Amino acid sequence: MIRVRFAPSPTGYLHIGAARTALFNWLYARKLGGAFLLRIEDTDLQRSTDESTRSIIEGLRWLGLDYDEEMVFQSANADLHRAAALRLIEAGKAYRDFTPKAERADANVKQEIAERARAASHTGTDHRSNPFRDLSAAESAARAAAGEPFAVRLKVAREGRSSFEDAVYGTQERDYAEIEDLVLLRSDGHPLYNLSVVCDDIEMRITDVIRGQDHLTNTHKQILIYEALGASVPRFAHLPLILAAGGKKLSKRIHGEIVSLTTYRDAGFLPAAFRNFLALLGWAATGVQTASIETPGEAAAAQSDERGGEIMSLGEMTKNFSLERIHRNPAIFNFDANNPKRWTDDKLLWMNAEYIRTLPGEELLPLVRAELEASGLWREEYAGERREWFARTIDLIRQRFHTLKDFSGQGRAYFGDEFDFDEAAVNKNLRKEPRLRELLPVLAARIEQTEPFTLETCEATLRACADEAGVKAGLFINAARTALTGQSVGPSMFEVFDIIGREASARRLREAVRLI
RNA sequence: GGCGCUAUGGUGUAAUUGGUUAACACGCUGCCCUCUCAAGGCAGAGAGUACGGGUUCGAUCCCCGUUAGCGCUACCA
Repeated sequence: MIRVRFAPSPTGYLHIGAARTALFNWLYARKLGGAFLLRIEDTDLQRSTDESTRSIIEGLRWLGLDYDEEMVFQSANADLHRAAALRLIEAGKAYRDFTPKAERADANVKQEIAERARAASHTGTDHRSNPFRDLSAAESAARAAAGEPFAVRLKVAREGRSSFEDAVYGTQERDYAEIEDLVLLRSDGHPLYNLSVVCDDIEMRITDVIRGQDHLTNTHKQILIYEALGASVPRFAHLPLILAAGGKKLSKRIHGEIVSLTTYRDAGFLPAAFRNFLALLGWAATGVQTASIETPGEAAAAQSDERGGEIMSLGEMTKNFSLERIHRNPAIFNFDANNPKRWTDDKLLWMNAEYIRTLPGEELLPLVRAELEASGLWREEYAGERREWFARTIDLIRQRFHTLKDFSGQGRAYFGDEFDFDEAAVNKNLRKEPRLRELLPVLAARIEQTEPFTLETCEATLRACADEAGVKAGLFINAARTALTGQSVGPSMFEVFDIIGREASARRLREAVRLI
């Protein structure tokens, strides 16, 4: 049975790259009937926070990715990791390194690494020149017993090469000479990342490791640990990274909140839309989908899949998912920090609007309700006697909305009398024609007397009224749109009269006069 | 510095594994529809597949090199 895991470190909000890793793990597990587990990698005590852990769990829930079994905290297994390292010393597969710990500043590690490597190539020292590597077991144990501090390093073979088959990147090879005797345990006894990951994956009986490409080269080291521990090595699949425009790394520090999943939740994105967009990054979902159609049922299902091409429900994604269709080049998440219309990826914005437009009412309504509740616009009657009206209103206005926020922003006037007037709209549709000061009350009176009050009768009334006043119907229509909704754009105006209702429509037409 | 990974319009991805007028989606432009804005429909611009060499009758696809970007190279994760 397939067992996969999502293993984020709780050092900030859930990164969208991590969210995609979670999604792909989940899809893989669900497709193959396996288990999807969650492990919080909180071994870096200084940087890990409970708040971050909560945000990860919330993020997964928001995305609809449920995990199986109990969530595991890596820090709880530290004793196990230590024991494993000690066992490796006993077996002669690791050794105590009594070299005093070198302090290094976090800021310029990369530079230091390069400098050290350059120096080493001059002096001819290599990864195996540690003097403690071949210390006798007795002396090593004696010095440890005497209380001398030591780190534990894995003893990597001098010759040969490591190789594994990555499900995405293919055959990966690396000379042992390239791999240092990596530290398993710090001199303070704290287990390090590579050891912890391997021990936990063994413990959790993980069969397939699906994670970001940034771990690709370190995989060789981890395989060495599996082998030293006598455990079977899982299958690996590395996912291409998600980069910012210009091919730069997408980082919280440089790009800010744009990389955080919560940003999208708070900005009114639908989980289904966001998830769908994420799935398309690095995955050629559309290439093969109708590959093997055997039964009429499958054919019908395949056809329904094609209705939107790239638009896929979780179920459709699961069905179409395969590691083979994941490709190797990094995907760019496109956005322009200086352009408010393009604050995030165009296609993501489009996809969210597409979902808002097409989602079945019963799925959308609860989301809209939550948004209205959060902004104080919700009324219980929308779920009771005005239920029909509410559904009709949402259907009408959702056609041109992009996010859930629009229901409480642009859509505000549909749910109450407290709404803002867009200056440009007032100028264009009201102030430009001073005659409206007299005409609007006339229209208001006629609208008020319209019987019955329907879309058709409102249209007839307005057009008749415009004829009598000798103005174009468009003048009234546009003026009414701004008077009733505060905006210059929106749904067909007669629908709006019908939705807003006789009394409020007339009132808003009269009140608009003071804006002229 | 060393090692590794990647390279198809602005972006996400196709191209029956060597034979296509290089396709689709987003974005962009124009037109139609129309009370506005969307949506929708139609039409269009935009890549000869990073660059340079091979192999081949024929390379987006295979090989080599160059360049660029990214990753790893920590007693970080």
